[in-house]
Amino acid sequence: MEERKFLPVPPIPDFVKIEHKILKFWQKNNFLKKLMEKNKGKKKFSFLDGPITANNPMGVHHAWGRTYKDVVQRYKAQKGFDQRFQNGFDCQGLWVEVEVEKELGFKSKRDIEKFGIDKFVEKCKERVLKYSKIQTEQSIRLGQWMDWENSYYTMSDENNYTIWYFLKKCHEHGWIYKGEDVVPWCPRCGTAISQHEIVTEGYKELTHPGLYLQFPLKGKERHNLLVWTTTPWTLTANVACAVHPDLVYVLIKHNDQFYYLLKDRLNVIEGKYEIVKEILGKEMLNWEYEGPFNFLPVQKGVKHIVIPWEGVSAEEGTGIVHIAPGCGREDFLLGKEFSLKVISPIDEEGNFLDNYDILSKKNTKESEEIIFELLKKENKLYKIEKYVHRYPVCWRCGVELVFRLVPEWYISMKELRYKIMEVAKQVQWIPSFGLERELDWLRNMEDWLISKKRYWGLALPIYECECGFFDVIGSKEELKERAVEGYEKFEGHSPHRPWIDYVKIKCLKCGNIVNRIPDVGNPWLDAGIVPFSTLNYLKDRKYWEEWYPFDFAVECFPGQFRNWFYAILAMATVLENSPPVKTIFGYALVKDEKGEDMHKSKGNVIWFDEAAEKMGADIMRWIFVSHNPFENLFFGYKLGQETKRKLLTLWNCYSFFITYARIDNFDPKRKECQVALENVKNLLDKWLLSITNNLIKNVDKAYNNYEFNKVPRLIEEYIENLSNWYIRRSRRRFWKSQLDYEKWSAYNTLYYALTTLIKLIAPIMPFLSEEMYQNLVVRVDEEAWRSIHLNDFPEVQEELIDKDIEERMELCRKLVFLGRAAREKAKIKIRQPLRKIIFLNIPDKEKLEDLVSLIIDELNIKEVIFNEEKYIEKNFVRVEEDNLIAFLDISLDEDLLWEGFLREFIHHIQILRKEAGFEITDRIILGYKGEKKIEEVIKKNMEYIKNEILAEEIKEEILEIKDIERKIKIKDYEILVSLKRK
RNA sequence: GGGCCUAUAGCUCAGUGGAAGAGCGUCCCGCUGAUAACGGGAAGGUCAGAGGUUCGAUCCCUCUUAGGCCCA
Repeated sequence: MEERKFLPVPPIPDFVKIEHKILKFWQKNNFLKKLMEKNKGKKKFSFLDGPITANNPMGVHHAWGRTYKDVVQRYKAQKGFDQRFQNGFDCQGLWVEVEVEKELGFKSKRDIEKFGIDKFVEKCKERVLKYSKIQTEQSIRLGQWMDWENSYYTMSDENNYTIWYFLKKCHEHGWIYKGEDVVPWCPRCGTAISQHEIVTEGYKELTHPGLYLQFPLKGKERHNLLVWTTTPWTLTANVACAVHPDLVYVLIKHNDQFYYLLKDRLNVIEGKYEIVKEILGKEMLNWEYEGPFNFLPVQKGVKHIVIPWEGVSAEEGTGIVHIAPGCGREDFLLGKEFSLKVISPIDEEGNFLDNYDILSKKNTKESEEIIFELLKKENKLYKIEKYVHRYPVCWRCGVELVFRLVPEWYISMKELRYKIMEVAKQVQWIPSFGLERELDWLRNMEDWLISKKRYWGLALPIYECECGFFDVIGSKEELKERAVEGYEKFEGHSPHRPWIDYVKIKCLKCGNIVNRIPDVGNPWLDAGIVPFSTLNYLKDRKYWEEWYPFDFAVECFPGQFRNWFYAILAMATVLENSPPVKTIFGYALVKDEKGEDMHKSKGNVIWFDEAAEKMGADIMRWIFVSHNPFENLFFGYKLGQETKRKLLTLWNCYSFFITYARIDNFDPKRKECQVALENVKNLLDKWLLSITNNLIKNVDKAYNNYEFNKVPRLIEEYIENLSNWYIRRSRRRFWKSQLDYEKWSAYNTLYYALTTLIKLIAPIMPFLSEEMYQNLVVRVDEEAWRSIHLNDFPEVQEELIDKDIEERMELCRKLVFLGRAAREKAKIKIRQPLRKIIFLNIPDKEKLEDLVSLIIDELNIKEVIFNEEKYIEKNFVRVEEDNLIAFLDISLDEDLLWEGFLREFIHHIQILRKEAGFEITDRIILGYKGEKKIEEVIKKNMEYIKNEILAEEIKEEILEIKDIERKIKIKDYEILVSLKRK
């Protein structure tokens, strides 16, 4: 009889400590492997992990996404699905290079080349390995279960060669081309920045000089164009000025000169002026003017003219726009249209080329002052203002971008765009507006710029011959076959620079020896190919077919439409013309508690490690899952506190159960303790069984529909019911001494409820649920799975669902609510018993008959009467809600008052027991001294009191030997009491 | 300028074509064998504004305003 199987439970759990204990436990037992074995060969659930950039420790926003990833896979495992549990790391690209450059203190590409590309690339690899390891550790700390040894890395040979295969396919369709375009260029990184990279992080509010220039018109004495620009350095490449053909311009006389500008922009003129005439833009076309910096060799022979452009804005500047086809996207297009000369003044570091007089070698920023001086000298500067606007910057290093004419490699979107759109439509987007956004992006996107003039990345397998012919190599084998020199120097290395560059092939057209182009690939190629590369698409097509398309992917929404989502859709469209994943789930951004961006400089960043140790991973996960994924999450410790308190209620229920189960030696495996759930008679038990099974049903549905944030709500509501109604109203059954059917019924029911509940919670809170499972289940059942996470999802037992009892209980609770309101109104506390309460307008009062005892106990009332007005007298308090009316009899007589006194007395003794530190089961001796009347009452109720306070003896004197003594005051009576533990 | 989203209590957010909800905060009260907890009650909302559809709109439609994200 002395075997108490459940371990005692601390009243307040230390979540973080529990988590560390559980982490060790998991680590020792390698449960994921067992889970994978258990479900092997069953129906498959194919999860696609979007690779995390292995470049820094992960932040709380990563933890949000990883929580979803873990929840889905854990839930699907409970449902018996065979899964791969593969995690992925994004490894290649400029972001890693930038960090390594920082580590090494490099300032430019020249530093890298001096250092050695091979050593630099090795450093990049090292960094990726270092941070992928750190991120793995962090993810484990978050509670994520993944097959970590099997993580994929986008720098792997497999990944790179599968991209080659993809590019070859594109080439076969004729979609790959080399384009000359003016592209956004980072002078620090020395590379073009693709459209994908500029759009979000790529703009900053910056102040630039707003230059107003006066360009003299040829053949018209003292007549000038008033021209506006914010990029002084591009004036060296000016070849034209654009006007809007349909807008009204004016000629004004001002400062002894004449100026043309847009009528709507006259406010830029400083001082007095008079309007000479109005003129349409189109009347100004082909006028010739004297451009700036005529003395530069590149400007020799340039005929500067006025051209039309509908893009000219009437909102800013002068309505006459400076055009430099070598320095701007729009300018370049106009230059093509009007056959203008293209002048490219700067090199890849943003410095002026050699033949630019005193500007040579100066960078665009430091040249500004010189340019102002030169303009003044030429008398072409009208005025300079400060101009604030959003200007593109390098999304990785923050340097202002310039626009440069460069040859880059592209994948044409002309045909592909529409194919991708068709594929995107076949994906289920959650939320559904995701499709609209993706389509919007696809409609508007330009050709995919895939080249980057950098070092660490996919080696683009493009071989361009001087004769103009180019080839795309589709595999390592093909390269080996085509190689005419250098292959032996490459062999044994990963297909990265510099080793890959040793290999040379022969031009199929002219027979010349051809080098690989030196560019590396856009990193979204790396991440986009994973639906193929990670499933061994090239080497084991059957395996790929088994797992493709993926069922589910989840990533952060903003940004991924043009990045990862776009890339996987584009690549799957080219390779298979099919959606790579059936469902794409997106979530929003993490902000701080006030809704502001987390920034290192602001000091409001919450690091993952710190959050995990301070509030606990389970709490974080509960916060993440509870939140509406489509709206930004304001994350902070206050939220953590709130969440913790909610979950404490669950712990209290658990702790309550354990406390009494230990006292009564309840063992769910022992025959005499068992009560078949379908035979349970007690109405509270039946009710709990019913709502528990409804919970299983609803939670299952929510998980299955990927409506994750519904789950915590359902569970919190359930815990509220469990704690605040079931346990509160069942307490006496657990307290009483007899071990009868009623008691075992309660134990079995509560045990079922708790063991079910923790399984439903397990995907979200893997630690806490495991902790409870170990005690509740593993302690008593040798045959049970050793970890909660190996269990199946609970089955709904339809026969335990009883809508009728749920409805009746709800009515019952409503009446209790009314009763309490009436007591509140009369200011009579619950401990004071009252004679009766009358409820009116009760439909089907028969249905409440067996629930009356609950109302009596909860309200501490002697009698409950339904629908009989005749008993109502004065001294009744009336309360009404929802057409239900309660009349509470508040008249008190001697008997009631003394009964109330007794309860008060017992209550005080209980507090003393607690204060003295007695165990719940300790027997005591009570001694007391009070007035005659008190003595009488106590003597009369001796047995009742003894039973309530577990006293073996009650003496009318103060004990000589005692554990605690106190003077207590009840109403007007003072009583001296002393307690002694037996 | 265009696309998408959001607007409900002081704060954070649920919710529904049929008499407005939760948590936190505030103020009262209670409980005390789950107790460094817990329970009950109250105050607090023209459900952003204006139109429309409907017997009935916070919900559906249109417009406006404000905010967020994306694109130009």
